[in-house]
Amino acid sequence: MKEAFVASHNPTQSDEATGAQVVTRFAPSPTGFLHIGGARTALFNWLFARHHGGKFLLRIEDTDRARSTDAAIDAIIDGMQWLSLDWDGDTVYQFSRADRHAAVAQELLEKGEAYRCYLTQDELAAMRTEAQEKRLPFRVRSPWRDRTDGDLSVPHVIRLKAPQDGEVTISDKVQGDVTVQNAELDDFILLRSDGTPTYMLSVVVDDNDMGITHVIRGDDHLNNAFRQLALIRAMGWREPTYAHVPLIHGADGAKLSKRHGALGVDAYRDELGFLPEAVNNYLLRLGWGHGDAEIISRDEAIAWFGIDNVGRSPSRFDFKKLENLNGHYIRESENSYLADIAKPRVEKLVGRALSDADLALLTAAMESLKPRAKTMIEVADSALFLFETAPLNFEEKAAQQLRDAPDGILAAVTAKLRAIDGWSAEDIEHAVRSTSEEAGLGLGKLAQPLRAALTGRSVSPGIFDVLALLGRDNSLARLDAAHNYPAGT
RNA sequence: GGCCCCUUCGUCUAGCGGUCUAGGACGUCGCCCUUUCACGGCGAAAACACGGGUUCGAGUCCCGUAGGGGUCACCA
Repeated sequence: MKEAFVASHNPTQSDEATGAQVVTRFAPSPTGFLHIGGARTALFNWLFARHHGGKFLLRIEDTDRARSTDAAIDAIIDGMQWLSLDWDGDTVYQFSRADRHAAVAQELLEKGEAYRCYLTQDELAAMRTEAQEKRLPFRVRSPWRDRTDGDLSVPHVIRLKAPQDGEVTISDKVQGDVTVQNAELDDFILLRSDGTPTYMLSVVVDDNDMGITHVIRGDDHLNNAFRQLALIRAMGWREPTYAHVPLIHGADGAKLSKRHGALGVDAYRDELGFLPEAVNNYLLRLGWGHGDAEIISRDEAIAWFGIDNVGRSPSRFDFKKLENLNGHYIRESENSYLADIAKPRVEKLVGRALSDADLALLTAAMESLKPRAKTMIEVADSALFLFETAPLNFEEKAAQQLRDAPDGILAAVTAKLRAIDGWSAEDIEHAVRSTSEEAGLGLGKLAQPLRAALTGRSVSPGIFDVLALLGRDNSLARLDAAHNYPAGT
């Protein structure tokens, strides 16, 4: 791989960008789905940019060719879109900028800020073991730092000649001033022996070239920031403002990662039935607060968000709270919006495509279904009774309620219902109530078996709503079919 | 292990020296509403990790201890 020559101009956003324009970015590596921690990082960056009227960019860090996949890129973009986190300009693919990265390494070499290091893997391994034996922290101290007599035809890497004395302080917007001794850092690799840039080089170059003013990311990157700063200074570039946000932990307190319980946002949507509004709201409140505000709209979030209010300690993911928020947003949502989301799952469970009439029914049913669900999974499941055909498959509890029904009560209510001319809510309610009254029973004694007969379940929306939704013919058909049920068992 | 960071109810948080007998939310537990389940309403239990300072006064500032987390690749 040839060493590309240095681009003659520093493409940093120039002079006029020195102004107040805020530019943030989300820079995921496409080695898996968009997990919940990444989603929050994206949200914070997006919110910060929108709050300041700046730009929010998306950069795919695909320099690890072996692990990056197109499927992961799609999943990330899909997740961002689902959460309505739109980015400005084109998506930047880091790998496509490899030449530029290499050029910067070359420039550093020429400026004497970097050097060619011929240390082999074996030598490195030996140094590592020696450090371990002496119980000293391992730092690469390359003998090539001040040598220039290497054989260019031999494979070698390019390392940054990082400062060895003194200390660096980063004034992090979340963590405060954090100081590290330069002796703790070593000469990290800029260019691998195959000529490809490392992450450490790529981020710095891209952040600079993209004019990133604020780097908001997980605090697992805090240590990297010091190394990156050394590189930025070696190039004489403008230093971004850093904000390292504490990570999200699982319920057990350990870091939530791809190998530890983290799910992709697509799973929150498809398998767990969460609404994007709820996920956004929940994520926003994880590590950030604004007084007593819990339910926060997007506009409010933009107006209120600031890094100042981001906490410094890691937070645990709590599904119960997410569910509560989700229930809230389900209740607040339009019926048609909910029906559209529930439709695929309903079709899958019912085993057939929903017709336009079916969808209209599903939509109408949302009014009474949505107050009782915490997830869209529950919404879809609770809607299934609408699309089943008599004779129903009765749940055990429903079957029992049918058996326990007072003698003749179902036949009585069926007769009354059948006698109704139209199918108005008033008539339905009257038919049912009068039946129970005439039988000298509480409404509950009739409502439960009626519910069982109509839905096959012991739990459903209010019985009058069920009757109305099912319609006259369907309701009567189910009742007729249910009359025989107890005897049949 | 070295380095770095963190520590208010079970959980997310408010609190930015006195208004804290510490507030809100989720969860939990009662009660009410009620045709089931939810929704909703009312109420309860529940926290400043520990030890030293500084100060007239500390949840709020400083230092230790303990606990937790992160990071130490030719991964990102």
